Amino acid sequence: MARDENTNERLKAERKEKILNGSLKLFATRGLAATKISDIADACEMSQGLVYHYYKNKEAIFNELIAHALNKMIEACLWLEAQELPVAQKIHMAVDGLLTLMQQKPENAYNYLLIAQASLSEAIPEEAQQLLQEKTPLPHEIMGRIFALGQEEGSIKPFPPQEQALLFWTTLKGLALQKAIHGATLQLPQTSLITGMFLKETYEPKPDSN
Amino acid sequence: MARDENTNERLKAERKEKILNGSLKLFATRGLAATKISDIADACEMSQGLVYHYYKNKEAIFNELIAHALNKMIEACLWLEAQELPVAQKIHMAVDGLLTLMQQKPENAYNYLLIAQASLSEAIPEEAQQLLQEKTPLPHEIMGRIFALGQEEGSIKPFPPQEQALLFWTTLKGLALQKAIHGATLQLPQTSLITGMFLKETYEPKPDSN
DNA sequence: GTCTATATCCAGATAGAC
DNA sequence: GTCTATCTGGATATAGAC
Repeated sequence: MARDENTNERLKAERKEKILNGSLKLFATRGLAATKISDIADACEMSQGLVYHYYKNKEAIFNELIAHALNKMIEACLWLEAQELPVAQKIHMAVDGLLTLMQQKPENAYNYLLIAQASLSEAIPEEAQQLLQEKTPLPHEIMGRIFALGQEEGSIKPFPPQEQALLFWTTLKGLALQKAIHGATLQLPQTSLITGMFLKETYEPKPDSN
Repeated sequence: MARDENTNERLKAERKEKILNGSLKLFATRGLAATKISDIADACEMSQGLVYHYYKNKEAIFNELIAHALNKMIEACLWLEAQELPVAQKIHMAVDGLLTLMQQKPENAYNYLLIAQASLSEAIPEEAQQLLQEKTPLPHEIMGRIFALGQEEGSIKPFPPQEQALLFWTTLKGLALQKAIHGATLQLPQTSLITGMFLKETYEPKPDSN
């Protein structure tokens, strides 16, 4: 009995997962209003009715995606902050990591694209709007703390850390958008061009010594 | 006779203008699909039917707005390029000018917001899509030329000019978005923080000497 | 030119068979 | 759980009076 229920639960979760995966790209590239449930059903290779079996409506799917994207972003920031490294190296890592991610798996940028879409549109569900308002500041604050620390260390330029954090995110998000839209065509800039906004001196990663 | 026709033409043009003005904000902040004709009619304080008297449909309005926004952007670039000034000063002027514009009249950022909305959504009319594809590269090329010139002059950092142009635009567009969304709340960064990406040394504007 | 009323269409959501 | 068929609502677009 209990086993069957567990299996069912798992299957249900997998289905929901499938719907989320299928709809992420659609919402991210077309927006909420322009994405039809029938599009989602097609993308997931299931019937329109079945989508409603798992989600109450279109907004519910959208909200869950937003929540997920925001959480991933915050997690990544916290992870970065927790690393025991000089700030210059952290910034380099963060920028380089994000650029590489965009380069290799543009679909990983869909989360950013989704957030961008959502935050620049007023036509989104109440719940998503609240989530955004509540959680967007966090990544900014965390990066602000990191920049402030870097100024104490002496490696970061002496601008207000909050401004630096703002610029950090707008720049990276902007690039993620460009990349997600133009795909392979777009040649992303090199890491040090971006880090040059923040670092007094270019951080030179040590060559691997093995 | 001819005078009446002229007057009519002018009135007609004014009406169309009114519709464009009213719908720009809506399209920019909500997107094409989420903007209803009735919203536009309300914003322009005219009836729904009258909107259709001047424009065939929603897409026609949208297309005209996109064309207009792109042209303004290109004009601004060409103007900048034509100035006879050291490149360092041009870059400073451009960034400073755009930041000031966003600060003082956020609604002037709607054009950028519209373009951003449009370019990150695949759900836009064929015509708008073509316009974007055709005309978006121009501002990038122009800024690329300016950066290349600056490298000859020795004031610009030796990164590939195209990468610099890309970064220039994504950063400024990104800020325009943030500003348009968060309005007065958002404190924009200072000019030199951004120009630091490009300039070898901070450009110090000469104090007015009158 | 401008409005109101209405036709048409299409997407969201539900019902019910399997 | 999954599908097909259907209902319903709302938005686009048109018709026609003034």
